[in-house]
Formats: sequence, C-alpha cells, structure tokens
Amino acid sequence: MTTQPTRTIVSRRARPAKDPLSRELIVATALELLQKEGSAGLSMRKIAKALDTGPSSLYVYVANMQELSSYVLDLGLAGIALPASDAGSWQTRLFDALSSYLLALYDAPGVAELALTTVSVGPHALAFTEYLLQCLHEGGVSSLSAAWGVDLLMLYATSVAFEQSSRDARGTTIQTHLAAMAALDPQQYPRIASSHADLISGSVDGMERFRWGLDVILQGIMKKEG
Amino acid sequence: MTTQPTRTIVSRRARPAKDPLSRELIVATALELLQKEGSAGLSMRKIAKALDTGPSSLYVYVANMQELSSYVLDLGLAGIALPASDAGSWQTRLFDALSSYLLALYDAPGVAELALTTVSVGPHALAFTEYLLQCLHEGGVSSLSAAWGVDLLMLYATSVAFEQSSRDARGTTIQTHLAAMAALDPQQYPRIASSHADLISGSVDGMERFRWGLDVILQGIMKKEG
DNA sequence: ACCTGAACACCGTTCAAGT
DNA sequence: ACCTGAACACCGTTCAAGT
Repeated sequence: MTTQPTRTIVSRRARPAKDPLSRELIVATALELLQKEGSAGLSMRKIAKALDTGPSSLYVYVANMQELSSYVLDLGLAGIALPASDAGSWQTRLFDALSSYLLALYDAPGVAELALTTVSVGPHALAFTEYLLQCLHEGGVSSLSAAWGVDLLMLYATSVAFEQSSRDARGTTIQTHLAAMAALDPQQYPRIASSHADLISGSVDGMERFRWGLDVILQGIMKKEG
Repeated sequence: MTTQPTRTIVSRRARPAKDPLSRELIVATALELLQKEGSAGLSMRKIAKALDTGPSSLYVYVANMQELSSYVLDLGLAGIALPASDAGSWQTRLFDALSSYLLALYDAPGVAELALTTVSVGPHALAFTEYLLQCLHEGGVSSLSAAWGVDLLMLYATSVAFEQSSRDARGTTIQTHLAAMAALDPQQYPRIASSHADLISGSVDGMERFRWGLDVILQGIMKKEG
C-alpha cells in the first residue's frame, strides 16, 4: 500500500521532466508562441497547452490577459542593446538605442503590435525609457519636453516596426494599399497622386525613412527648446 | 392552402419594418455598437444580432472582420470638419484639421484603437489625407517629406486619442501607470523620477500637450526642408 | 441572388473540487 | 498552496441547404 517510487515517473509521461509552473515560465512560453505564430499565437489556452496544463492554471501567476501581455512585452524588449555612455554623442546614442529597439520589435512580429497597445513598467522597458531620457537630458532638453519627446520617439519607432511586421504577417497589406492609391482619380486627390508617384519612384529603404522621422522629431524638440 | 397576407406581417415580429441588409447598414450598425460598447462591441455576431439575423448573412456584403473594420473606421472619420481653404494660414488649417480628427476619435472610444491598427482607403480617410498633404504643399514641403510627415502627424494624433480613450475604457490604466512610476527607486531611474515629478507638478492639459507634439513635428519638417 | 442553421475550431475567465 | 475539469459566455468563418 506504500507509494511506489515508479509512480512519480509514470505520471510525468513522455515529457522532458515537466518544470513546475511559474510566472517566468509562462511569460517565456508566451513570447515563444508570439514569435512563432504572431499575435494569433498569444492566447491563454495555447500557452496552457504548450505547458501541458489547463488554462485555469495560469491564473495563479497572472491576473488576466492584459497583465500577461505587459510581461510578454517587457521580455520581448530584453534584447535591446543600450550603447555605453561614452559611445559617441548623445544624438548618436539616442539613435542607436532606438535602432536597437526597432530591431528587437522586428525580431518578433507580434511584439510590435503589443507595444502599440500596451504599456510595460517592467525592468527592460524602464531601463530603455531611462536611457532615452538621459540622452535628451544631456542634450539640454527640459524634463517635461524630454518626457513628451521620449513618448513621441518611442511611438514613432513602434509604429514603423508595426507597419513592417503587419506587412510580413498579413502578406500584402501594403501592396494592396499602394494599389488602391494608384487606382485613385488624380483629379480628385492630386496631392495623394503626386506623393504616391514620389513614393514609388524614390529609391528609399526603410532605414532611411526611419532616420528621417527621428531627425524630424529631434530637430523639432531642439528648436522648441532653443 | 394559399399564402395568407398576414403571414408576412407576423414574420416581421415587433421590429420597425426590418430594413434589407446592405453594406451601409452593416457598417453603420457596427459603428453604433463600437460607440456604445467600445472595441468589445465590434463583433460579427453582435452586429448580426443587432440586425436580427445570423452572422453568416454578413459575409455577403463584407469579406471578413478586417475589411469591415476598415469600413467602420472610415465612417467614424465622417465627422471630421476640414477648414475652408481661406480659413487662415496653412499651419492654422493643418492644426484645425488635426484637432477635428482628434475630436472625431474622442467621440467614439473604439475608433481610435481601430485607427491605430487599421488603414482605411475610404472617402473620408482619403479626403483627410489629401487635405493635410495640400497644407504641407502650400507650406513648400516636398511631396516625399509631405507623405512621411502626414503619416507622422496622423500617427501622433491617433495615439493621443487612443491614450485618452483607453484611459476612459479600462478605467484607471493611466492612474496605475503613474502609481508604478511614483513607486520606482529614484536612484535606479533618476530621469524617470524627475520627469515624473514634472508631469505631476505641471498644470498642463491634454490640448497643450497635443499642440506641443504637432509643433515639434511641424518645426522638424520645416527645418529639414529649409 | 440572397439568406439561414448548424457546425467547426477557437476565445478569456470562473469556480467548485481535488491533492 | 497549487492545480484541474468542467462550465459559461463568447469569438470568426464556412458551407450545405433553403427561398
């Protein structure tokens, strides 16, 4: 009648020694799914299945989907590389930090969408925000302008990443959009028509446009400060 | 055995002479639901129920949820008021048009979220884009810069509206966020701490911040053009 | 041509019950 | 304390069948 030692082993089935649940494990699994399947892969039920349990088990470690999303976003930002404080001018470091953020979002299609609709107060998001604020501070920007400016810079980088990732995910979203633009009556929408022509003819890549936007925002901030 | 004239009347139940389905009716009903219940109200099944039919009936007029969303977004932008071309300088008109856009998004909480993740090529979205491009054109901005600039301006206005509407919808999202910021260690995040202090102390309303962002973008564009 | 019922394959969240 | 089964109230989309 005593419990046999084999019993435990049998109950673990053919899995690689199932780890006990934890918030870290849940969040890491969620990010993996998000990277593999895009935003459609991020669901309580799919995470639970990947961890070989039921969805209700997750609620011990996570209050709801929104809270989980903010944790996943923060983990997705773990890959951001922040330049050392002596790695060039504050402008250069600001640009490099934002480029690294962009890369981190490119890496995981769904994360960009998450970043657009979720705020994280996790360690990686905070460190990134602190870094950008510090750069602007070094540039002599007041702390109120810096706060608003960092918001604007991050929003811009996030949306560039989202646009790119939604192009990849939904196939030819941008293609369809451009086709619709091309089909418009140039009499009715003359400015759209000519802008569209320029967008087509211009041989500009994504990075050039990204740099343009950051420049615009930065120059605008400095102008208002000076 | 002949069909009785009353039969038709009975089948219409206590409804006000049920309109035949059409894309316009579907989209209008969808927008109503979105305005009443927020983004949670926008679902095929809820729209169908509101129209007293089954969800499959909608697919005759609309390919899928994404297409429907883009139509709903465009209808949501119908309320934008574009200033007459003699209503002040191009900067003033640009600002007024964007303010009107902001108001239209405030009006319907869910529409802002839609605008953040959906592109519309409907008449209202096109007219708005054309108007903004025209303003920048009058300001002497090149058509490539104008195209990118309009994107940036609209993105900014949309995100301001989204931030506001998510505050309303999810109750105290921003409150929670600010509380988390206040609880941070000022040693570890000195710039976040001082920015946060300024954000609290400064008596700035939403409109002031909105204007600041538009100014930054516009000044930045002009600087790069000049 | 238009509409419907019924089904398929999903969701987030709760809660009583088990260990 | 942690985990689970089962249920509740939802999703988008398809498709054979009816009118």
